[in-house]
Amino acid sequence: MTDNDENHLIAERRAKLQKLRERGVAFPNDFRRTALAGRLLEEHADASAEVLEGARLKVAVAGRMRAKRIMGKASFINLEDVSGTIQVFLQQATLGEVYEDFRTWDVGDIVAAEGSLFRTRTGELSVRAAGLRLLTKSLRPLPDKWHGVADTELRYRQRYVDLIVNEHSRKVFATRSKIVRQLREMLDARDFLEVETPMLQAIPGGAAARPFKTHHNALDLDMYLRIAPELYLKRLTVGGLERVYEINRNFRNEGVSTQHNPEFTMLELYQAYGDYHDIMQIVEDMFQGIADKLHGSRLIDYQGREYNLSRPFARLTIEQILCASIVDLDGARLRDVAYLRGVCDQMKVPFKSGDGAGKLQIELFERSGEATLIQPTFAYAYPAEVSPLSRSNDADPFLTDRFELFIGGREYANGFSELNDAEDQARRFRQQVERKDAGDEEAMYYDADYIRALEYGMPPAGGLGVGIDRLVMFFTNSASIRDVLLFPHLRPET
RNA sequence: GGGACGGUAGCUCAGCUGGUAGAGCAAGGCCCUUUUAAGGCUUUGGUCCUGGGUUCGAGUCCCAGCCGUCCCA
Repeated sequence: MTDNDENHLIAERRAKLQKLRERGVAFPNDFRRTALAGRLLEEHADASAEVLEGARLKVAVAGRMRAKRIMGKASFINLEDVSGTIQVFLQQATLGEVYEDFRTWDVGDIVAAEGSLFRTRTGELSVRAAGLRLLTKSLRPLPDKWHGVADTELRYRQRYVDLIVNEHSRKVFATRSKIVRQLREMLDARDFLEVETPMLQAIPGGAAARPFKTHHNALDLDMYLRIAPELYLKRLTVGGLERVYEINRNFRNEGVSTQHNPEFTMLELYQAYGDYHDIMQIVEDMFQGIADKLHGSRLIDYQGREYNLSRPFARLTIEQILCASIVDLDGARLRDVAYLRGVCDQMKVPFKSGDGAGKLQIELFERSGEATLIQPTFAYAYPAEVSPLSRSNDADPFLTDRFELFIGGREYANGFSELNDAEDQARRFRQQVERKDAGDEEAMYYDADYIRALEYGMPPAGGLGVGIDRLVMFFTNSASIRDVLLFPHLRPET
């Protein structure tokens, strides 16, 4: 990407830059603007041409030159800054030599203009330039002014170009920021403490996933990028931080798809003296709060389908969903391993020999149940076998007090009443280790320090994880996770 | 991992059953003092993703690979 993609367009611009260098400071940084384009358009939306002419409002604006229309001794340019785009009117009569220089400037250059506001014949608010400066010479031509960047690969690899050219893209990332801010404001208002826990972990815990492995040289210690912050956040509840949350990156060494990026952003929170019912309400509040803030409505369109985020969301148990989504399923034999294996075979759902009834249920649920959960639905009562960190249900120890939120067949949140029984947790870890020894790479490690923490006593609590990227996809109507990640993972350029 | 589709000028895209590589925008030159996808005239610009193969001849057909998009597991 250095010299081999040079072309005559770039060569011409380099020659222009060389001339600028010869004449002095080519990249000046002494211009200060007094106004933003978008603000000016807002503030003077109602000002008539006569009022503006009388007021003689002096402004200094700067931005990227996005359009250039030369008509002999007068020209118009569009300057775009972070807030919007304003037109600037240039005349040879007032600018003199600068006007002749300007003729050689290119679309894409960073330009500053000083002058007074006025309205053109067609009524567009513009700056009549009394002064004009080139602040940064752009050496590479921008993509087609009309079509923008259509090549998805270029949009992802050169996000800076995508952001220059595609307003929609800028808007998506602004919305992402708003969503995260909304979540923080909501949690801060409820006395949650935002914390940061290790990303480099000696024992990767808190989720069933393959980790990225790395090495600490000074300690000569293999370490892992975290797959979840869960066990550290729960240690904090042991320490008396009764409401904590973290919004940060997790890393999972798995496939890449429209739904998955190897590093992704997760919100996790833990609330002492609460259970999974309380957490479900928090989730409803989050989705409603974001919908209200962004759209002023709880009816959200995502990829051509309308979703109603009004509370309460539906609540169905895993077993209920299985019975509703698989025809002729015998609801009385849902914990019968032999029977479930038969169903799996019938539906061509693969399973492992060590899988118990709980795991088989979830395999079937993922195949048949998830896709049926269109409007927001909490699927709850997950089998303990697949929920090694969740509290067992008091009445039915086959189950845990755990839920996941589904919208449009897609998982958005995972929450549960936390397992704070150290001896039960130790037993669950040992079961995980057995699975790992049997070849399950996603099974968890035994984390002795975490057990020790629980042995000091962790208050009863509820916890939650929400995938921020998917949340942003939903609220920005984005089809691919790459559309909501500034720099999505791609193979290196060759 | 399997399948479908795509990769041609800086960008957006055409290019038919194999026969000299095209347009618009951008860029260079000329004209133009209220345009806004400004306009008019004109010129330049190509590793047709890469490597093999078939053929008198390959952007086009075949094989392998690279990169990407989507779908499935």
